[in-house]
Amino acid sequence: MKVMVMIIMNKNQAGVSRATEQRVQRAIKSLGFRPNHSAGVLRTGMTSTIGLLVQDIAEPFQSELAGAIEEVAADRGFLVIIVSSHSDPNREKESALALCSRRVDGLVLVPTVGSQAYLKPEMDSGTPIVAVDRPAQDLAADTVLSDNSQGMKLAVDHLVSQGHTMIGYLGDRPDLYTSVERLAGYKSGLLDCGIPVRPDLIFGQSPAEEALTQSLEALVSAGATAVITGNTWTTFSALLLIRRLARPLKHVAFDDFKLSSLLDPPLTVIAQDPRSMGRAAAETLMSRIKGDLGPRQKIILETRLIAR
Amino acid sequence: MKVMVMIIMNKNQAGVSRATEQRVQRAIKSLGFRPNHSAGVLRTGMTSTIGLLVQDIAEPFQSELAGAIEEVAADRGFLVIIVSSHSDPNREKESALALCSRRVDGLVLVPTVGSQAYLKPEMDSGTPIVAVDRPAQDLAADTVLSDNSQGMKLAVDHLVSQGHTMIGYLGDRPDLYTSVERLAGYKSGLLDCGIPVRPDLIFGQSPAEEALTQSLEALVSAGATAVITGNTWTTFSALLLIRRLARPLKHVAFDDFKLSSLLDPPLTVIAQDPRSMGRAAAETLMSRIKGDLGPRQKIILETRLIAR
DNA sequence: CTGAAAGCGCTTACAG
DNA sequence: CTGAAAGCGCTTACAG
Repeated sequence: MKVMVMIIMNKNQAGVSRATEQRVQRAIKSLGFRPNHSAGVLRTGMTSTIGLLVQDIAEPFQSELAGAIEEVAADRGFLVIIVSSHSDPNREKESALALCSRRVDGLVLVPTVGSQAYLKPEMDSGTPIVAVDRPAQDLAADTVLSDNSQGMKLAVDHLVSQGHTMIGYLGDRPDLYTSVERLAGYKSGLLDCGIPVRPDLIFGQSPAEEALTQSLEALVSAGATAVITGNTWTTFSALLLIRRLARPLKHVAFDDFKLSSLLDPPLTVIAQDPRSMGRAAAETLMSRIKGDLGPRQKIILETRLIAR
Repeated sequence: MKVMVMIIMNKNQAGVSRATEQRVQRAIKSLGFRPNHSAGVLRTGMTSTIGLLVQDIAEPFQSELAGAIEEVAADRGFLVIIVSSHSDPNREKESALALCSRRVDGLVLVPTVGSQAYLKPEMDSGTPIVAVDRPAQDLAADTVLSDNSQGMKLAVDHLVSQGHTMIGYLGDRPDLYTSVERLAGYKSGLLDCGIPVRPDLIFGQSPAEEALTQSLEALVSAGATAVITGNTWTTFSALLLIRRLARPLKHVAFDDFKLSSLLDPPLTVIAQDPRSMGRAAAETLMSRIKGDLGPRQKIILETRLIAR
């Protein structure tokens, strides 16, 4: 039976009569026969599957990234195994190696803070790897990033053009790549405008509510008239806190989000484009899978300011 | 080499000296050897992989669902292949069969409007399938649903208790399962309160902006003092439109979303719990994979009203 | 208990 | 051109 099926499926030309072919096709359908993909994998080495290792698939930025990657993959006949590292380097490593054991044809990952050196053997043996949102550490992977620093400069310029000079910054944990870049953009944005950088206006921490409350109060009493929040969670918490302030504080947020346009007072944001990032990452990966051996690529996508 | 590795990895007891074992372990590491999962699949028939077929992984509700499913799967050592059907029955079918060809140990799907009868052979041959958010058509799959109708009754009760009797309803396409359930809840909620159902206050359509504008105007001129929006996209569009109305319109929305608490005026919502739905679906699937042959299950999760 | 050999289901190189 | 046979890399049933 299975041999016949294979014959029919592979060469739909002569040799077998039309009637027989139809009979077999019907048998395939009624018996629910599906070729065993794993057997083909064993023979050909190709899985038509890629791995995607994100921080957390439940978060909007990451899921939009994943949606774009899946779309490109689907267009090319690939499926995507998605795993969340929850920002834990050990889980990242375990999951990445599980994906490699499944012989994915390529891997897109949002690296955690740890080193990705453990993936070197995989790359050397021909599995292409693309890092997205942050660069990989100790691994010569292709990379797709947002221009975090340029975005933060836009935010600073925008506020300065509105007359602000005391601009606070509420960033994320300072050990994250994006934090470093955004803080650098903030500082150079100020310096470019001839405004001194004041350390008492800069805070970098995980977006926990209590710490944030303190930081915001410190900003205000240091005389800040505006604040930039450096990531979505901080933005959400800050939105609540800012409303309760006696004096209004102009707020610009890094990262757009659904409904940002509906807030009152309106919120100006720096928007990354997760769909474009995902598409770029997936397309880079796909061309590597097809055999592109060109030099390592670093794709940096501009961010834009949406003034409100 | 590989044989030795297998020997070491499978039985880490006697027979091989500690020194040799360490040498081999080091060799594994330096050569980057990873057992080929597909070969094992071919032999054992188990992939330790499940399939997840959602409408669109980029949408918040679906990605939270996916996050919970992935978490349960990861706990049990399973990976998840995620595919988006984009509400297209043909893509659903193609993707589902691609997953079956990869011999996933089980499948969770958010069914599209089409029939899922094509999956019967898979179920019969032992692949468990769980439908989530909507029931599968023509397929005896386990099912995990929100109690849409109960949620809509909560919304109606809430508005009636505030004195509203002219309550409009802006639903989604009427052919969706959730639309049918929510509309039924709206109607029976009104009837339970002794309020007649007025067809001129009921609209069901895809959440396209222009159509919605007309519907909302029609509601208002029919005398509605409150409106319930039946899905997130309609809610977002309606939020903008309602602000522009001359007379205030009390608004209750089906489905919670990030930042709903920050809106002005505040928005009362009926909240589903996608994480719990995902967890229930994944746990049901996992127990089926483990061999649970009990009767078909239908799990219905309550929704709750968050008054603001 | 140990170790060689069979076999999972495909694909493809090869003999006829 | 056709068709039987080898082989991908594991796991496990089986012989020694």
